[in-house]
Amino acid sequence: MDRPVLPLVGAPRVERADAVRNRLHLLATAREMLAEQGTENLTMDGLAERAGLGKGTVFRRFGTRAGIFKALMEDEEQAFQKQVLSGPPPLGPGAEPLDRLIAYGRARVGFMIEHREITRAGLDGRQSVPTGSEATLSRMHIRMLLGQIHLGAADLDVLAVQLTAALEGPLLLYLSASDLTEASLQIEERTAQGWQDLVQRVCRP
Amino acid sequence: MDRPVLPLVGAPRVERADAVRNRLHLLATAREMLAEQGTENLTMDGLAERAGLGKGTVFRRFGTRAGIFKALMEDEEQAFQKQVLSGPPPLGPGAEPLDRLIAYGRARVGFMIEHREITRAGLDGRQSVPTGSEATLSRMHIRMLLGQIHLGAADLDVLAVQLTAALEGPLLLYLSASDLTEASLQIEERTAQGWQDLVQRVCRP
DNA sequence: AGCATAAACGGACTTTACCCCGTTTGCTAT
DNA sequence: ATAGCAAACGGGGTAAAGTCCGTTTATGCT
Repeated sequence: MDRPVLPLVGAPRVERADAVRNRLHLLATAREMLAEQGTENLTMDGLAERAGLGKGTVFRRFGTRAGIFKALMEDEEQAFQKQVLSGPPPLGPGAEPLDRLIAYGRARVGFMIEHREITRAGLDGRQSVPTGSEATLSRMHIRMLLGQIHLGAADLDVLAVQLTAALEGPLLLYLSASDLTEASLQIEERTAQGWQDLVQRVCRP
Repeated sequence: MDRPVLPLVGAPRVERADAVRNRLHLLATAREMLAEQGTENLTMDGLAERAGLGKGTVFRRFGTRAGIFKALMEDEEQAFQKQVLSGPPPLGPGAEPLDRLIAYGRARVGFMIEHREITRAGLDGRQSVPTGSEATLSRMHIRMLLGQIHLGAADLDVLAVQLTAALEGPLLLYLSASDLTEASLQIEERTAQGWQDLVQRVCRP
């Protein structure tokens, strides 16, 4: 007989069981090491050794060092978004879109400050700048809320990108400048207030 | 006699002549190599060798690989700003602040697209995200124009940061996503238009 | 169960950014 | 001039990211 054995073409197929196990184990190990040593001192060799796996495996799973941090952040992102989508009214459904947008910005600022170190580490120096989702979920949420606010003819997709950048950009700037052990609260408040002002300006009739 | 010979304390003093010479020579050499091989293939050893200098010197001058690209961009930035500050009216002085702001955004988009590769390479992966001026000049210009527009009580400093991010963020996002050999013009136009819409929204009475 | 195959694994190897420190050189004050 | 010295230079050394490829393993099919 001939070989029509080709199962599928090009399709990536499902992730194998051992792959899943190793990925989760590596992420858990990475979290441990991060808590103990900070992002700066996490090396690929170190992670592999501590996890009891080969270095090749680490790279196969995450592609790049930054990939690990991106994966970690994706988890946090998802938790955050779930909280946003199903939280109590100022943030979650039930309030006016504009109020939700304002509340979202405030929450997002807190979130970013909380996870600033991993976020930073997830930025890829080499090649494409904000590869991956980066802030995709955030942008989509903002985009959704904009759709519910009555704005004149406007390119909502572009506006969503702009607002996302206006929300996250300043944070990244501040977060990198200082180590903010104390200025933190002030920056958080100022940024949140600035977001509110901006959104109200943009969305007023 | 005692030694009041201490000339100054902590002050960095002036840059020595050989240092200046080497810095300029390295920048020129880097430009050559960039034109021939692209940013990706510029290595510190390669640069040092071609410039006929030691590797240590390259690092002493620029601190880091990204530092070279930052230095190159600083040159371009300065040229750009000069052009903006003393150019013909829609961009330079003589027009309404709001119109200048819009024109500035358009010019800036073009500038960024033109220099996207070096800009990207200048982003430091390791440590502090947008270290250095990055977009400081841009922000200051926007800040200045905002000051000339009559806006109600508003935190102009924060607003300037937000608008700068809203202008540059989307570009970085798009520029990284595609290699834009063709979509370029479309993206350029859409971003510029988006900027105009945003600014008009923010600044209307 | 047994087989075929694509995917995953491991770890040696390569490349490159960045550090260190002994040596050299341009300034400045005598 | 020239002595003293801070700054600059050079290039070998180190560490860590990322690649390669031969070996092992999970999975779907018969």
